[in-house]
Amino acid sequence: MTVITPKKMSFKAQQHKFREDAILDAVNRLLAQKGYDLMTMDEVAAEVGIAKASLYKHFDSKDSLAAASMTRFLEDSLAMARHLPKHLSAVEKLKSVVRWAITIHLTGTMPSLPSTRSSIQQTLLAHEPYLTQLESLTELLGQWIHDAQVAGDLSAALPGEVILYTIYARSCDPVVDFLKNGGAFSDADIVDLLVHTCFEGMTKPPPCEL
Amino acid sequence: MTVITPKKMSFKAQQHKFREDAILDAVNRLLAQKGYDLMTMDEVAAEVGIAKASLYKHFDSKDSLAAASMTRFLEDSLAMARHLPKHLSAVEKLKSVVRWAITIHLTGTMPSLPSTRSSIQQTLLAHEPYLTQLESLTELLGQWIHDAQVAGDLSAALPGEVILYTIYARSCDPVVDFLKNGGAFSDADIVDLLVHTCFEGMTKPPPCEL
DNA sequence: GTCTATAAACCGATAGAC
DNA sequence: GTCTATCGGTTTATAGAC
Repeated sequence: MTVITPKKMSFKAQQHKFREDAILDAVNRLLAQKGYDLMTMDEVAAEVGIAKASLYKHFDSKDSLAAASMTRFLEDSLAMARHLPKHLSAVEKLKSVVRWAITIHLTGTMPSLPSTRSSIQQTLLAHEPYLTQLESLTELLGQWIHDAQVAGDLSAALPGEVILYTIYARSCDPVVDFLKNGGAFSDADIVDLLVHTCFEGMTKPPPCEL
Repeated sequence: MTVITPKKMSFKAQQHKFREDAILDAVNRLLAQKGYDLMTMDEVAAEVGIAKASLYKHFDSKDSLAAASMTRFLEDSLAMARHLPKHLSAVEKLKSVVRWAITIHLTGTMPSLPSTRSSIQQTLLAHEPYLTQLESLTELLGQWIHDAQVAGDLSAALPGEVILYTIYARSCDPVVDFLKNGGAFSDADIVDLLVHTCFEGMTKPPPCEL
């Protein structure tokens, strides 16, 4: 009897994954909208269109649900970063990452990373898959930061950590919400303005007319 | 009979104000540490050293307590801004404001302004004293931003709102916490690094060795 | 005004039928 | 696996004695 490893997942497994992705999509929207502490499991269930108890068949707790959402977002970020055109310079790749993150933020589907002051932070730092993805992304960005400094496109006098943390923070910058709510700028303008002030500051004028 | 308007508050009133200030100090510390949603009224009472019911004799609700804390912080900010040395240029004044805010942040006594994703935001925007202070501060900073643009110290091509929002956001930047927790930098270094990246970006090197 | 004790509401998580 | 119904814990806010 030959055992054939199926190329595709079984129908059951596919359905299971599809359901979980739908849940995580809903969680992303709610996290982007209200943040972790204000998001309730009842809301998640309602948004997905299933009962709350069904939610707990897929995820152990609210913490693990949020951790899964964050982990998937990091996976997406890493995949995006790794598929950037090879001909880009290091600093252009870094700008592309920030640009991509702000774009996601503007669509209202970026799980707001609670940097501090949220009860989920401890859980996140104890969640193995999350840490693995975060370390991979940090390593990749760290390499680009180093390259950009060597190339003279980023200040070599600035500690790498400062640049890395700044890039992470700007990727979920509340200024995005301020400008979006103000209504005076298009999404494309907001992205350009924020990427510019992040890397070039506010003393240097933007390249084109904004 | 002559009615003499007392120069100083009555002892009762003084004591009342002293108590309220002690409460707001505790709220500031707790807001800085855990944020609004995770701060409980029990903790506030315990931190001050009074019973929870006594808290409600001074403030109507958790919302109004947080609003009072935020309003007092804005008052302090405005007072600081108005007492800056007159000989400073507009951009130097703006940098001083950010520098001051980050310094407060580092002492752990800055009530984290919940830009979005917090249940208090609506209450805050309906709280008259808060709005009044915010408008005064915005007007003052707006004038300085304009002056700095005319003087060529800030890019005139950058919309004033973008600069204003960026200054507000950098004043409670999570990067402060990242660097503080990293432990590799002194508080003074952190302030210098963040003020620099805020205004000059990451391409230009800092003036001195950091 | 300050306290203890408690009401009222909300939310995370689970039991048990289907 | 999905549902309805509910438990148990936490939190805001208040009642009532002193």
